[in-house]
Amino acid sequence: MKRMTVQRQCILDELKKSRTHPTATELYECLRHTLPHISLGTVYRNLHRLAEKGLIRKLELGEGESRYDPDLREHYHVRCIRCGHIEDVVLENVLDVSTIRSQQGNFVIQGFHLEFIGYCSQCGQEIRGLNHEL
Amino acid sequence: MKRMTVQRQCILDELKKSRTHPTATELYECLRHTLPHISLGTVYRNLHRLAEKGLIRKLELGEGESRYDPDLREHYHVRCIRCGHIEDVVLENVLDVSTIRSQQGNFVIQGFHLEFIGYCSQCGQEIRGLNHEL
DNA sequence: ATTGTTGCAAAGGGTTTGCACGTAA
DNA sequence: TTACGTGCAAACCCTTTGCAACAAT
Repeated sequence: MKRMTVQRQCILDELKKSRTHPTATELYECLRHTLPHISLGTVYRNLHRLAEKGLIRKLELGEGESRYDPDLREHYHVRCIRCGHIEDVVLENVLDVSTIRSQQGNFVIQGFHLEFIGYCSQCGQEIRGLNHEL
Repeated sequence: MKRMTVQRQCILDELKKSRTHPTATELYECLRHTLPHISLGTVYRNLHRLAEKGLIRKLELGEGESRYDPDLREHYHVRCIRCGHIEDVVLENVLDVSTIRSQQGNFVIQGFHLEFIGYCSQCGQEIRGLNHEL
């Protein structure tokens, strides 16, 4: 992260503009409109570096592609089991890590990853529709 | 899961014997001692089916290979950031999902994934050693 | 006899990397 | 001018899959 290149700036801007916690591929497709020759490798490289520097967060929860989040405030995510759509969940003081011990008591626990799962409004509706058909 | 083959039984037995939440590859390497011709594909196929039937749990948290757990009781895991070693964490009534709402309130939240991270005793020691050297 | 399961190898998805070229500092 | 960053393509890791042969029911 020694130089601010056009690509790096665009990736960061695009991510900050987004509200969907996009994947690297989604960002890539989007960026190609303004930077037709950008490569997916560059997108990955920059997302990695930006996350490393703490400018963005990498979300690697559950299966599938990692997603990226420009919002650094404490919050969690709920992911739709059916379509993968993600929404924010704001919660404070969820867990006090200092009170938690591993089974053998040998671990120094420093933090946690937490993700909620469920059905987004659209998938919830569609599932109810399918049930009626049965 | 219509037939109990030698392979399927061995995979289940090996997993139940283990205390390390092994990966598919780790199980594969281990099983080759007794079943030299077993294939990694078979291991994956069976782990998938066993998890589907609820006989084991698939742990897909953070990066890297998925791990498999024969313990179906409610418990969580702490993963060493440095070496990947996993230990159990027993906690009850961690979160009441019914009280949680997504930001737009559109999600029907059904559950959550929770994983703790930290340093195992060995890595904790080694890090302290490295700090002294500095 | 039927059909689920296997071993094998190839393909798949997501991500990283080696290289020569380009460009911000 | 000189590292650092890029585009490209190949490689990588983990996992799934197509297929013909095999074996549990």
